[in-house]
Amino acid sequence: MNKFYITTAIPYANADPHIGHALEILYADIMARYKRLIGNDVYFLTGTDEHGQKMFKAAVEAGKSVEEFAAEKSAKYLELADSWNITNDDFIRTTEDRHMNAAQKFWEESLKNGNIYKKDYSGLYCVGCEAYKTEKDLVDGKCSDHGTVPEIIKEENYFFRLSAFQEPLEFLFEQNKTFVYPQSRYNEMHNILKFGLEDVSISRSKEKLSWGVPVPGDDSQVMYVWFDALTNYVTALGYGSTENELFQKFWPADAHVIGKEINRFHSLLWPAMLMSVNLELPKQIAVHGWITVNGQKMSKTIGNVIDPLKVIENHPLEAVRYFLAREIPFDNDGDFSEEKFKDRFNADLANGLGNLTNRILTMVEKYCGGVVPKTSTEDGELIGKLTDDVWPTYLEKMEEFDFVHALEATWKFVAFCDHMISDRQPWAMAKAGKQNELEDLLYHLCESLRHIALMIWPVMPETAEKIFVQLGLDVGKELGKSLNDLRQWVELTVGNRIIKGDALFPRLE
RNA sequence: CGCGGGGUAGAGCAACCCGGCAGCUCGCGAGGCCCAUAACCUCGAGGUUCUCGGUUCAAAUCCGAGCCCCGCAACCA
Repeated sequence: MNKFYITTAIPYANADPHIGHALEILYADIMARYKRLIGNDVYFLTGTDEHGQKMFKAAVEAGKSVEEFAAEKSAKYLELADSWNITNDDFIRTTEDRHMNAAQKFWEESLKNGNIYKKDYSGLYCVGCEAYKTEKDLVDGKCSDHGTVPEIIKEENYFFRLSAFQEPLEFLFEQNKTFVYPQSRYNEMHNILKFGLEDVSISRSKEKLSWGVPVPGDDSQVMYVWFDALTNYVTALGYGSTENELFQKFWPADAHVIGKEINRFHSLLWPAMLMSVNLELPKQIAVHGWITVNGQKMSKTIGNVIDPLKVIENHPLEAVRYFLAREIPFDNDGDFSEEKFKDRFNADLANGLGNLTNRILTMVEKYCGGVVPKTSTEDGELIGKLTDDVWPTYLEKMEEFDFVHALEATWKFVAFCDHMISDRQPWAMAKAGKQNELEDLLYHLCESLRHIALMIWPVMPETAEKIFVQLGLDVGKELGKSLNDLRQWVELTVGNRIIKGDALFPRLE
């Protein structure tokens, strides 16, 4: 059995989650569920990043201790995962001992290998921003936010020898053209790489900032948040501890799912860090886009930030999951609006899948006494469409995080079934007493419905289960089988009594 | 000239690499059907393919110039 280790980025817990966080964890969840469906042994990690200056500042502003503030915010991300029906196996917080100890091990190992060194760093420090500025950040030599001239400050920091990994990284990019996905993001990183990498400061003096992982063997410094945060992908598996079975089994990661804004850290710095301690590299950095709202970038000032917990209070979770997967392309930005949601809901879920399910099951009730009929002939059209066209496309697109087109392929098949019903007119068969022909068609339609349910399983698990139940199938028993078995035709148990339920997705007006 | 993506019916996209009647989904209009959630099926309306110029029998597609959006570069998913 193939293992598959997938992670999300760990959101910076200085603010509440918004719909973009939900999108990322949803993408990862769909992939995790898909991989389980095709029979992989999946480990799925998410969590929160809780160190650093901004975190400290946010806590002070909220009038709370950092520990308390971090715990509160982190809990919201955990709640997001739970309420969105996310199947993560673990949730790591960078303030946990298991992480901090292991992050220090990672540092020590890198230091031992000669990849961390101490250097005087002097820079333009703005007291107001509590941050270093570059010449480019300044307007007339002054900080654009505070209008003050920054001080030149000299500080001794630890540096990571990123430049030493220039060639190995180039080799990596040459060898693995899909290391960063999609192509446009790969190109961006490859370009940056061509310009050459410089060593990066990876510590801060404790005087300025105490909220971080202490640098091993140096009381005066704490780690720079990114150096600390990135290691979560290995520390959560038990790297550096005696209990490291998960690490042995699942590392390297098969996919780090991240947002486009942190691509550099994951595609350049993180692989270099791993090389510096002689660990294997992740197979792929999968970079997704952003959600815009009514065509606008989400921002606090515009006031259009969408709370993912509110969204699922107002709409069914399954429908929201479907909308995002179907409407927001992984490799690009996509738009969310109530209007688009409603359109998509009515067209695809109510009129499409929901109505098709309903009409097939009603006919089984009416014409076959509520029992799935047996087939006497093979219906080449539906079988052929599924095996030659729909399944291959679906599988190919799912593998590439292209949920938009995987679902599009599935829904084309929904339309195909609708078309077939209109074309064959089973109601006319009933009137004409062509019972064999009628039963044959309905059998194949029930079976088609089962295949559709399988395809939507990663995105709408509860709806898929409902369809299985309505078809009289035992969900637990069916999911014990491999997808290759499940994808066989004539698998649906003939003679099952169907259990027609309420409409899956009542139309929105 | 820092690097890159894009401008195609009301909306969202495809076709561009490798020129050959401009296609899909939603929405809109008309008809059909009656198994179904006013659903489903069929047909139709709607485009100077950002602008200007060039190559060609033929340009959304190739070439040149320009305009406009957007991403990365910089601790926002």
